[in-house]
Amino acid sequence: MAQARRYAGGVDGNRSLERGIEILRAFRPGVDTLGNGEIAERTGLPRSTVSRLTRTLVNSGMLDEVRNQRTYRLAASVISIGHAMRTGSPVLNAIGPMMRAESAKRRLNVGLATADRTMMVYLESIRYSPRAALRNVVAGQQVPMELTSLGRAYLAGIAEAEREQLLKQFKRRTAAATKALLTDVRRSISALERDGYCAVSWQPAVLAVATPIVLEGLPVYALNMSLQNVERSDALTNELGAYLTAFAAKCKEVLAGR
Amino acid sequence: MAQARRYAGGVDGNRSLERGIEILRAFRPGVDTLGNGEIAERTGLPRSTVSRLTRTLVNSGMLDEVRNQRTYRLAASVISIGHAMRTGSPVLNAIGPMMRAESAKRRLNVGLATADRTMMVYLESIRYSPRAALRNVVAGQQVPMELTSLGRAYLAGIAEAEREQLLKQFKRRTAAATKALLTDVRRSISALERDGYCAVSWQPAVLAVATPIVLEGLPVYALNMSLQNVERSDALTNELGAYLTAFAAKCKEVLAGR
DNA sequence: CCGCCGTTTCCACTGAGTGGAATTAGGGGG
DNA sequence: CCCCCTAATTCCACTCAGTGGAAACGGCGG
Repeated sequence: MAQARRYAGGVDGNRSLERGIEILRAFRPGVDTLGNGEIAERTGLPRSTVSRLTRTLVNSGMLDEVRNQRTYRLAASVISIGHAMRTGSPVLNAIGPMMRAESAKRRLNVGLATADRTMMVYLESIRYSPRAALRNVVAGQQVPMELTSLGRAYLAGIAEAEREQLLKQFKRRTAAATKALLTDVRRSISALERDGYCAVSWQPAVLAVATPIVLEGLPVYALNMSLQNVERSDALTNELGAYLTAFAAKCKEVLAGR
Repeated sequence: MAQARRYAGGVDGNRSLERGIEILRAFRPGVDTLGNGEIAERTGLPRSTVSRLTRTLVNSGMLDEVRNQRTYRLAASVISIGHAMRTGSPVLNAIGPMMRAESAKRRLNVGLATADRTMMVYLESIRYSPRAALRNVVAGQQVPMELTSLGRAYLAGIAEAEREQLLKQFKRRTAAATKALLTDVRRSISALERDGYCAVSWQPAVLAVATPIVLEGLPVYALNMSLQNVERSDALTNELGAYLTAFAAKCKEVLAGR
């Protein structure tokens, strides 16, 4: 009768698969193990269903069950799939080395990110440190879209309709300060249209600027540069912005010749 | 009638979810995009089923569809889940910093891995380089279990039954040289029992030693140390093995006090 | 403009999946 | 040491979500 049709007011899709993915998603950064009860609570799924789906995920190698028999954790498979994503990404392959070089040359942090729902996810984050040995690369880390230069650059790069969709979700998330926040987001988008980059100091004493990378047939990416332990000034912001736009232009050139 | 029962001679599980995961797995490292046809071929699933499941994976944010409309690639979500796995891992959290320190102190590569089916997956791989700026950390990379010191250390750490299961799969994979390979694997396992580590030169001019880390309630891990561009000698192997066993002991001590 | 090949949609069928209820297992306290 | 309490798992009848072969579609090359 129902041909894999809308089951809960959504578009076509496979319910069990969607639910299984939602279970994987319930393991947020910092979470070690989750029991079926906690998963059921977080996802809103019936406990028996969760029990069956977690079993399946264990069989498929996506979850490890803790010998205690009562909880699960993400298995190593998920990082190998993540690795496949990174090595398959033509954008990261093309500009990753350039980012590393730029970070060393300019002595600042360089990052590349894209969106996962309402968060920005780093494909690569090169943290510059004077103690070069500590130079660190983190992939997969999430930062909120609406509060970061990365996120605002992304918003500026996507289609109008999609952007409005996301702005609505931010409203739902941040009950207070909504109006001020949205105004600020729109200001950043104007800045991007005007200057080609936007600047946000999300974390204290960190100055970050970002710009979108829009390519046919690929998701919108955002490229950022940042400096830690600095005092924010217009001169510094402008300088950083100039570095970023120049670097982004070089990246786009390379990417165009794919 | 069938209560989520064995559908293809397997144990209980959810078929659609299993298939969806299999589709994600079809994206191996280095693969950029896959079309539904290619996925159907790789997974052996009917094309219409693949079409529906890929749609679901797009809706769930695990796949991005290429604007060409004909292919998919892994979405950024997979690395954010991968990141969650790494930050949630108590073992990596505990000994990751120790590994970095050890790599710097001994001037060699240090890695931590565990199994994904018949491959070993690095949770962390710290590559030492005299040019410290190039020090690189890769997570998620896979190496074959049967050919590496990491894999053999893992095999030595797991239960007998599980090991025999895996050895059977190696036979299936490597048609030729099977007997010699299995003998070699068993020799490594003996070495582990005797010396606490095993040495394998899988790649030319790389000497690697590894040892298992077995903890209650956690998967078996393997810790390795390696040196590039060296000539293999017993003296060097012994030295490396001594460093490794000492370091592993320190790690186990820390991990015991969790 | 017209085939051609791969992808998506359609559709009738049915067994895979569901979730509330019953059962089992664990672990904490008396 | 055993019993209770809590949480996970299994059971089961029901039914609709999922299936896959076939038909329709659509983009691309000629």
